[in-house]
Amino acid sequence: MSRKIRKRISAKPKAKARVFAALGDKTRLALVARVCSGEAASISQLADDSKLTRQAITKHLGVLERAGIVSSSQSGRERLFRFEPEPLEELQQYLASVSKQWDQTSARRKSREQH
Amino acid sequence: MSRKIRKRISAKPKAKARVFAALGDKTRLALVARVCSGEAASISQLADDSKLTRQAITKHLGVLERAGIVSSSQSGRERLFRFEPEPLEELQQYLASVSKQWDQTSARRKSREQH
DNA sequence: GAATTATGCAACCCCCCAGTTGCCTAACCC
DNA sequence: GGGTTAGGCAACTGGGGGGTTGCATAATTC
Repeated sequence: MSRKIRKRISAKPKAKARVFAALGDKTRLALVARVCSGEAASISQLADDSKLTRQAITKHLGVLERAGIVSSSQSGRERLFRFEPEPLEELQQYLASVSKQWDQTSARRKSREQH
Repeated sequence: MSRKIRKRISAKPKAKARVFAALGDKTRLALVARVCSGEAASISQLADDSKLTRQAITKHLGVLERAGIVSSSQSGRERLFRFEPEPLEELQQYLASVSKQWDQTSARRKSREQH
């Protein structure tokens, strides 16, 4: 990984939109916070922290898993979910590129205004 | 702003979810990319770049505006939309705090494993 | 092996979202 | 002022998201 790859703002828009959408729910934000700060957790454990039913939590976990934010593995009769950092790192880079673009744009505008 | 405020992962979950949700659509991602890299643009200008109708774009801009990602002002008969950087900066900080939390968690786990 | 626990699957409800079409108003241009 | 352009408002549709309940099944436990 010696060469720095310039990430374009428009790269993989569908995948990014999927990850953003997965984070666009307060229940799922809470699940992410839980699973990124502890051991892998089972569905029942995660449901116990919430007022929602186990099935609702299962669906939310499915959304997070399809976005790649968590992954799951079977352990006996339990299904353990763990955090996967890559997708959120990509979002972070994307947001950084947007900010950078904006900085350049507004700097250009200002210098033109005081022409 | 001399004191550094530690942003908790659980701060303002509803507002964050709203901003994430606003970004969870490829059309809106395209609008953000457009509006963060140029002058303020009118609805018709933004709709011309898209295959969707003007009304669809208007609705998407409404979602972005309610999330604070863009703001609008009237100029004659046009309504001009411009990028607002703060919400995305907050998301960036949030994602950074999640990554940091995860790093600490996994470091703790590793050191315990090789006990 | 009988009770308990963890989960999956399916059907159902409600509501919001994305997108469209149709129509109406206001501003601009000559 | 008449045509054109920018936009708002409302109604409608299709589909998917969030949530629930009910039931079936596999693994655990004693």
